[in-house]
Amino acid sequence: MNYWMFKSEPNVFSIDHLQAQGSTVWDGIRNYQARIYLRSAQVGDLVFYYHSNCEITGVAGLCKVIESDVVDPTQFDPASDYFDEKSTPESPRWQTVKVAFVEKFPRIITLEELKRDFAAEELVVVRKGNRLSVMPVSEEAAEKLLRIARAAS
DNA sequence: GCCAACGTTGGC
DNA sequence: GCCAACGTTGGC
Repeated sequence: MNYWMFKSEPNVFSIDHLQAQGSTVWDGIRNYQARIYLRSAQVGDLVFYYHSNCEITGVAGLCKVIESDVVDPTQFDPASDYFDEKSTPESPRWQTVKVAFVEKFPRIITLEELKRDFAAEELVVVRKGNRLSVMPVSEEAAEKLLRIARAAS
């Protein structure tokens, strides 16, 4: 099993939205590095849900991959911001995953804490200038994150 | 293939 | 709103 961290702007789609909705297709990712990661994600992988671009940035909870190699439907929709004219249903360019809500942490594990508790090599999200919205998380870092979340009540 | 210009992300 | 950092585009 692998671990990941997905970024989302909570004013667009937060952990509460995911909880209410149960699951969602993680659409709209148009970055090649992120695509490599999304293509390699497998059913059962755990995903840390990171709130970005908001008042309290940090890890808000957990979700899990329930379907892999999902064709991102927004690439075929001319009305979507994520429309890709070079993509065809026969040969889609963008794959993603479907995730389901697992839990919301008692409180956000803030970016400030992450920077304090993790070295840049341990966790991609604390690296300076990092802009990836889909990142791998090592098993060690995942366990450490979960310990911090469990202690945060 | 280089690289300047431009656009976007995202913390603050 | 500012701006650093980075990805993408396009001229050459």
